[in-house]
Amino acid sequence: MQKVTINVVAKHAGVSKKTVSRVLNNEPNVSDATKQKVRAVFDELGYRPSPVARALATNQSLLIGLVYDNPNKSYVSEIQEGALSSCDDKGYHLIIHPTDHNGEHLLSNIDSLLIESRLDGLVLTPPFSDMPDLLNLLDSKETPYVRIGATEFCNVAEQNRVLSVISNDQQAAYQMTKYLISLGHHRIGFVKGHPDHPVSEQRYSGFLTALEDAGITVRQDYVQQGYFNFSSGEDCGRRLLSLDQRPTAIFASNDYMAAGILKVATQRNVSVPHELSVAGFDNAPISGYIWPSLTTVRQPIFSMAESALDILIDRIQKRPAPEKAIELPSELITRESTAPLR
Amino acid sequence: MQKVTINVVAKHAGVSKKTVSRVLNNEPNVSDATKQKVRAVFDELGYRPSPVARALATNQSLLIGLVYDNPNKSYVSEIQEGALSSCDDKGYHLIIHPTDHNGEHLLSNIDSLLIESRLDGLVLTPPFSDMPDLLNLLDSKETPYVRIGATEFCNVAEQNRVLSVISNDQQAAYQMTKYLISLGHHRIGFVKGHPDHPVSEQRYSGFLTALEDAGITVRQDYVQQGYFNFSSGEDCGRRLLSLDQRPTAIFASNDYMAAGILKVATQRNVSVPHELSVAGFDNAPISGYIWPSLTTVRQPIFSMAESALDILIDRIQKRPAPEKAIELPSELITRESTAPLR
DNA sequence: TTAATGTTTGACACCGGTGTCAATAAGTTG
DNA sequence: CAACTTATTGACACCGGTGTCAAACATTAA
Repeated sequence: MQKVTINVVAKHAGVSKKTVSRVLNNEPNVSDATKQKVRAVFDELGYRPSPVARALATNQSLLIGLVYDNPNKSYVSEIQEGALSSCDDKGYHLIIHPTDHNGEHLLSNIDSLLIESRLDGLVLTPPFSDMPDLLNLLDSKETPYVRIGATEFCNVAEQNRVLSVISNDQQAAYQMTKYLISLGHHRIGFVKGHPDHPVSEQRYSGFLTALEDAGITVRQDYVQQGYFNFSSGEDCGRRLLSLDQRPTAIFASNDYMAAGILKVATQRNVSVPHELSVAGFDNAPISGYIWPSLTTVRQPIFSMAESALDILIDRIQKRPAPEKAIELPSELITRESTAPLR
Repeated sequence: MQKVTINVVAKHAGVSKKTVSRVLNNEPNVSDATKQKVRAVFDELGYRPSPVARALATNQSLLIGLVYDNPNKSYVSEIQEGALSSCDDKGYHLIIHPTDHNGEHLLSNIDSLLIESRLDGLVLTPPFSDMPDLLNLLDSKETPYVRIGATEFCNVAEQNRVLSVISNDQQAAYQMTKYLISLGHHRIGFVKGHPDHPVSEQRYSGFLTALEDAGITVRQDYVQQGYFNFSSGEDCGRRLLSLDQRPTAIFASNDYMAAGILKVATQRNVSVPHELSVAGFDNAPISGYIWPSLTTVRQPIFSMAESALDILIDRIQKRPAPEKAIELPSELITRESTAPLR
């Protein structure tokens, strides 16, 4: 049984291979009769065109690379799934590239990646979305790309730089803080995220603004520096709960740190949420698996990835792209760890 | 600046493109002088061969597909990373394919996947590793594949069927149970995993065998049916802790269920590990983020994926493959949730 | 010195599609 | 019915590499 190529189909249908190609791609100017005939042969022979040959001829691989460097498995996983959702719809395939963002040869690595994987485009996630050198490289090679969760818009003079999908962490943190205030809390502690990560500043800023708007002055000893991991949450929790006048609510910049605080509270017999409300950020899986379950913010990660790919594919196919960053709303998820102040 | 193809390099170096190709692939019978000359032009022009053209000419895409259907993000993530680790080393790229294993058109989907993604081979994870129809399909198309965590070896008559990498869950469960017994526990409860999942039976069997070997008779009311998720763990925990004579230790078939049990114990003021030891399985991230932290079993997921890819790539390149399944050992991780019986 | 063998090289077809352009068939208009 | 469009089709080059095979050259054996 020989392989079914376009030549075989052509011979079988008694037409030229170009005509077969036309039918394949739904090009105009093929008579209905011919179309029928060729399609019948497709079915009969079970013909599938070779994507590789197509890629060579059209210079389009239908392959998109996803670059990330994030220890948060569930974040990565949601990004992947969102990305795939769009890819599947549009016939693209996703090649994943976890990459050390501090790597020495980062730029040349990404460079060879583009070539070796013959990618049509690249999806950048934080922190790659905000690396000017990388963006410059991609621009110079005219590689289509899209940025997820970018915080800076770089040189907006260049149109493609704008292509990005974000969620508004500042706003979400603002909402969460307002929510805690609406529960009657005034003495609210805050645990900042890793200083290297741009979202840390955004979340903190949302917190500050909400306090300001409510006319509450920020106590510096209520603000602790965390590092996005469980143990830094424990540390900050210990410090906050050791204060003479301890906060009645603590807002941690992510769920792992919030979980650490919960642990410390449990150890010290501080009852959550009766004596202390705790809120997190990210809606990490853990937030549902600890008790009390965690009030948190769900970011639209899946949708962000999905939109990002829509934009990227539009760009690859030279269709018009949005003028500015697309912003998708986060969602406040209230669970058991927060309660009105008694 | 025109694109640097093999023809350009050939012209520049004053040799035929075939000779360039020879240098590129380190083929023998090229004079040193020529080699130097051509290599110099590579550098000068920054030439990178087109993987697409190569794929067309050699019928090798260097693309490998990873098929999975697993809600456990960290499992998937480890599999991906292990797989990538081998792929990177050998110049392959990984295309991920989360796929509904109950999907109606599963077989035809995988079929088109093979063609559309022009894959050289396929990595199957549970439950795909054990689907005879799928294996038959792949065999019939002579697609190289490797199975991770397969429990059945199907028709060993066919050589490739054997290609699989496993961890011995039965044995690991046996060890864990023996460990609990060594702590002095006799009244040990067990929470089974999802009945559809082959490993459930294996873990249960390991538990049973260990009890048997220790001369302990199994009490049926100590064995509860769970479904691998948190809430089923809570349910089983409630049942076990409501028994007149409750167990002094509970071994849950995975960490999520163990976490559910921990939650119920906390709610009922049953102190873990003083009054109750709890053990899980999988070393899920959550096992370190709850308190007391969970004694569990770490499976060599990363290494399994890594070996699987080594095997697969060997097979793709027609190198000799191992005769039988490769078995990698699991590791007992003791943390705070288990203690000697007082 | 000649024949036999081994090394180095390039011409050319080929992988399986798509793009260009010209040839032919069909349809319209005056 | 001639002249002009428009629709349909195929020949052929091309994408950028690799495989085959024979020619040219160098080396060794007889």
